[in-house]
Amino acid sequence: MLGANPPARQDNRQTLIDATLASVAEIGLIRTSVSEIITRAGLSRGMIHLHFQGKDNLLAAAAKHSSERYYKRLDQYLRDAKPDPQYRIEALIQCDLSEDGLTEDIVRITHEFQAATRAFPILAPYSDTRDARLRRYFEEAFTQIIIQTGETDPSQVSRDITTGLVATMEGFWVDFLLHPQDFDRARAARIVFRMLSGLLPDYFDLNGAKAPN
Amino acid sequence: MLGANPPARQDNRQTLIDATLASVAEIGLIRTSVSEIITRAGLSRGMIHLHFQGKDNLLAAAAKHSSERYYKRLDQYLRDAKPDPQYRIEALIQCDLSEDGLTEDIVRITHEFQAATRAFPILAPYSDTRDARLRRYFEEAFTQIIIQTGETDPSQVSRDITTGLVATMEGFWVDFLLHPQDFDRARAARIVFRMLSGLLPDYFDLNGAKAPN
DNA sequence: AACAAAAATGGACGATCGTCCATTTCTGCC
DNA sequence: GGCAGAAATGGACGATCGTCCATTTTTGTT
Repeated sequence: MLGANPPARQDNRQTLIDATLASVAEIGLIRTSVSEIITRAGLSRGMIHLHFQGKDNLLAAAAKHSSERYYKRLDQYLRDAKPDPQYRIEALIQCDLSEDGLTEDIVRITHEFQAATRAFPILAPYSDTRDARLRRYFEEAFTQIIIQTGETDPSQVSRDITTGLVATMEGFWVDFLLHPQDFDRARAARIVFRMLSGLLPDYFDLNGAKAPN
Repeated sequence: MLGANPPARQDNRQTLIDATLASVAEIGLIRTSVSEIITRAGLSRGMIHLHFQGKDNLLAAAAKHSSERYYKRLDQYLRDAKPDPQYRIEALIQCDLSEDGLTEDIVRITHEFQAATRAFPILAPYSDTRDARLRRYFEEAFTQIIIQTGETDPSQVSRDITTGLVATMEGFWVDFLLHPQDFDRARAARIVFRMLSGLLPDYFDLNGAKAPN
């Protein structure tokens, strides 16, 4: 029986986090009360205080968990991508628009926490770094490409393209949030690649990344 | 003294709306309680019930007012723009990134209401139509341009470009929301026009719209 | 089987929520 | 100046909020 107990503690901790995220996704952060969370978790009132010393810490843990889940998926897509920078960029875009990466629950949770940063400053780090990491991955890949084109100021150009692309992806998330049933993932990807092919026609076409020559 | 009283009623109504928006911008919708609103408005508790029959209706009125203020500015920019479609597009972009169109308060309020739609369904129409009108303006202008280029399917292309552009603008708002001090309006505009010039080089360059030829 | 420590329970607590209404104050007209 | 009606007040109300802790239950060791 050795080691059978410690994970039980972790189980309830995670159960609370899952219940919190489910509640935020379904009824919003405003209506996500302690009573709501413990009802969904099927646990008793005191568990939140025992594991998190209060509601704020639980919300922070939930935001952190959601953020880490996002990163994990991003890194998985990058590992599966071909090494050329345009394929890595394509992988990031596809990940951010995929059936498992962009779901109603995920986009709702993300935006709830983003908006709640003002009321719960403890949440700031987890709504702030999401695009920071995505941005870094994009910028590294674009810099590799821009250097090849012999641009005079590759740093500025790659930073600009990255900022624009991240903004566009962020906007598609908002689009999906407001009209999930009307959203067309393939069309969104096509639009992004149309933009990229206009900027870097040697590396992208309307279908995605082009083979390096 | 004729007519001096009727506006007083409207004054207090508007005072409540203004106080609500100020509270939402400063401390977020979650912390915007009835007590908070009436304290900011300097009015008594019962006024909300008298003018709006409840908190929900007041929030809806505040969201509506914020939405209408946005439209008003958009239409003003359009009236001041040259008639050619590329100039109208430039005007919409400049409006959405201007010092008076994109402020910390405005972007916070917009996103608070957007996120709260789940908890307060009564707010949906006002967070939903914002990009609908912007989208329509963009699409009308792009359609005019695309038709001139002799594209085989001008409707689809202009819809795609519109969707991408609206997403990018939306993303810049989120960017500004999260990093208002780091945000560079001129750079954001340059990035947008870089994208557009890649797609429609005859109508846009890095500085904005190009003169028709 | 007994014991100590950890985990889990669920009710009590004061604070605050939004709603509602009896009362007071203000306003325009006769 | 007095009256009718609208506007405004602010306290009372029950519900619900998040926190906390005395108690019970479970677990691992002897």
